Amino acid sequence: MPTESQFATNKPQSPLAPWESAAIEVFVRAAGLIGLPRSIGEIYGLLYCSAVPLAFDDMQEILGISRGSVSQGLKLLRQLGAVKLHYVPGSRRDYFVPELSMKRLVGRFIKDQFRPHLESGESRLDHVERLIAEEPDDLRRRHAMDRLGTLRSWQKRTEKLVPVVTAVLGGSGLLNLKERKSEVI
Amino acid sequence: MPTESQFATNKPQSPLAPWESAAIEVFVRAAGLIGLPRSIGEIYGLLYCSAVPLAFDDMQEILGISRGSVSQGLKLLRQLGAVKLHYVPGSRRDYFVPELSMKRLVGRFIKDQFRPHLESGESRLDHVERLIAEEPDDLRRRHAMDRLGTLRSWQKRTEKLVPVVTAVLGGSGLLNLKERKSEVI
DNA sequence: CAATCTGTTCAAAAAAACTTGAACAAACTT
DNA sequence: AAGTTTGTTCAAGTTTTTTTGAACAGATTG
Repeated sequence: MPTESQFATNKPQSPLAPWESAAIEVFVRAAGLIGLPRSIGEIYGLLYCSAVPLAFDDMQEILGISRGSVSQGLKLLRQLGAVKLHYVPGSRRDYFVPELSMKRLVGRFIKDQFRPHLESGESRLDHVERLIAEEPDDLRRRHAMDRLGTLRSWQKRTEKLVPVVTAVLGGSGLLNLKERKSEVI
Repeated sequence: MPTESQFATNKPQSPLAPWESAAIEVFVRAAGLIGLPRSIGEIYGLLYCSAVPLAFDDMQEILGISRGSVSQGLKLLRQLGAVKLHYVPGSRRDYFVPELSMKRLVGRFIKDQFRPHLESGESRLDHVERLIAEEPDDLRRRHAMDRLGTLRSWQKRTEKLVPVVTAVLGGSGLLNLKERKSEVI
């Protein structure tokens, strides 16, 4: 007798409904757009469509992908805060539900996947500056410094962007950009 | 006698200066971040660093990449408006200079690489809606419509983002977001 | 018009990214 | 404690993306 039969959540229909396939396709594309693999889009998409929490095996079976992909996909999605564990009494398995707040999704994504690049970029530019300082030729050095300056301004603007994006994507309709005393009007 | 010797621009040093290598590395990473291949980052980075316009062969030789890569890379960079042709009298070759305005770079990139996805996303959601309409079960259909609604709100916010991004990255320091009567305060 | 110079194209090679599944580990059950 | 259930890891396999370079096309020159 299956361990959990008495407490199990309603089983999801094994074959995907047409609208679900179509919606998952949307997520797969969106994932690609932000540099995430298809399997991740599929997993999140499936959870997004489901009316009930899904277990590891459900996803593996419904999507027809390997256990390895599901495991790694869920791992990343959890790191990103895009899916959350959902405790089901009487079952030993992990059930998952999607994070539905765009604010949290985007905020976390920026923090984990974008900010690090910005920061490493900053130290890279410092490194470039040190190398430029060693250029003996005066004209060349000036030119290099000039370009570095432009690059720094690009970096600065991009940093300014972060709170604005979180504000716009964060919901609330009219947004008041309190974050980080940005001089946005 | 070489065709162009009398008019030739100053030849760039064949080996890259250390700061140039470092700066190009920055562009290569940035390219990866927005889903463009290394060679494109290298080409744009090289032009960005150079004090003079560079010809096809210069880039091929300095970067040590194939003629095919240079050709395709420049093709895309031109499409994106990230490099511009620079006419050099007396030479039959194409010389290139980088676009240095972040506003133009970003604007063009969004228009060419991002907007199309947003638009196709919209029609995909319409498609999902038509499929949902065919779901006979009432509860299921409600749930599906609910999720679709959330997805639509995400889409809407993302669209609102576009003008804001162009404004922030567009320069100008303090920005007044005139574009598209967005209700941003 | 034959030879040369420039740059493009595209099929094949190389590299990178993703997925798979078998072996493993941890936590229960009996 | 032997056997299950559940999930992770990672080397090997697959697919996708990127790069290469040889063949080609167009323009210019002698």
